[in-house]
Amino acid sequence: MVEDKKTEQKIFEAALAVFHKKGLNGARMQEIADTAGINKAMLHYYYRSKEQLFGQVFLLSFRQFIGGIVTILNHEGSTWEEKIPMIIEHYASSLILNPNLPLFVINELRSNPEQYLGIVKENHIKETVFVKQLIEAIELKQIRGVRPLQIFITIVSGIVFPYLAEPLIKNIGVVPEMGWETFMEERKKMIHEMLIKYLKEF
Amino acid sequence: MVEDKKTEQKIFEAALAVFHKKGLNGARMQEIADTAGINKAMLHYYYRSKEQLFGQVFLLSFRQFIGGIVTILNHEGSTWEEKIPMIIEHYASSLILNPNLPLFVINELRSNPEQYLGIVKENHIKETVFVKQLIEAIELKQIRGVRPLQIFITIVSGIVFPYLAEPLIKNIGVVPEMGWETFMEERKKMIHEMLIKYLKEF
DNA sequence: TTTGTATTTAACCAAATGGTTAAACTATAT
DNA sequence: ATATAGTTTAACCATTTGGTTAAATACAAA
Repeated sequence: MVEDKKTEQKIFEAALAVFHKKGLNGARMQEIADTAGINKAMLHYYYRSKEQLFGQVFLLSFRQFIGGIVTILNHEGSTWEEKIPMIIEHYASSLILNPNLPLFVINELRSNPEQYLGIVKENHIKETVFVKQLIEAIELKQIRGVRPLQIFITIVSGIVFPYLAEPLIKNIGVVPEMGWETFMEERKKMIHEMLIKYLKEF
Repeated sequence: MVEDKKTEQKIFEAALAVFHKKGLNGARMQEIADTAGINKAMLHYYYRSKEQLFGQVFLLSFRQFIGGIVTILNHEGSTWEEKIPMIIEHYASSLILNPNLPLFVINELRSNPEQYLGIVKENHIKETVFVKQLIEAIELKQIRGVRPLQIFITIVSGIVFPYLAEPLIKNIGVVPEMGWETFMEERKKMIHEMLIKYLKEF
């Protein structure tokens, strides 16, 4: 068949899009089928049930959300200081590509904590190169003695949260003349400078 | 009747709890009724429909989420510098009381941006005392020239985001020996110090 | 007490939704 | 070509869910 392997994949991509946008509860099997351009029965043919389909989507989404960053955190050819803008840039760019991903992951993880706990625990951050580099720098009194997790969370918070709250910020803060892009560019710079200054000058 | 006014209120409180936890799509009218300890028909007697009930819940929730902070931002008897720990403390404590509120607001605002836009726009932050104080301090070269919105978002991000991502952080970062509370206490201090340092030393 | 009004309940309804099935269609190997 | 296995479709089904209704109950004013 010309489009043989495609049907299953079309379904998966459609499911990804719909689940990301509407969440598990908001998503309709019919909408996924329509988005994929196929009959609803195909969903159950390739993926047993809504739960199954969702499970696979979530797994991939989570790995995507967490996977890229671990690579950076374990990069050998860069100092901790060089990694900070890399992390910032990574999140900023992956959010532009996939703006719904973080909220999707956070939501479903929250409404079903225990179910996906195993998957989460596979990806702990403690033993990464980045963390080791920070600990060493702290021991050498090169930087302030802050828990590495705090540093990491500060970066992620500062970049990811504004995207989550975008509709709020746009209207409350009246991101004005300057557009959203400019606002986020400012932000990236600010977080970087602020964090470096805080770590190095103490 | 002894418990006269209470039925309507019991419904509302139950709706608040259930909607906060499960969102609009995940919430079931039956569950709200059960939580309130009344018959399902009462929901429609007092509040026409699910949409109506949800609308009222969202309105109150949003005002709660945004309202408290505006009071602080408009406080006259404090400097901008004194307001920063106040804002941090406000969010930290209101999150403990109501851990689901921010995610609830963010979610429903995202899936229905235009509908609640009006309500959002009522509460812009631009003309607050805090912002004016910051602008003045910038003009007097007392602090770095940063857009006040950036400062505000930095605070909110740093405190609120970790709560949203709590199930993630707890298992990825392995918030270890120290408990979550301690982690957040550390965080509050760090954000405060980091921000002040960044603003004043330039 | 009686009468009218607000409140509450149980039973019911229609639409939506996840899921199934049997038949039809396609392609490949023999 | 024919049998076989994989793929797709339309029609159908059972359950869930938001919503309705008519009768019953409590309550206050007359």
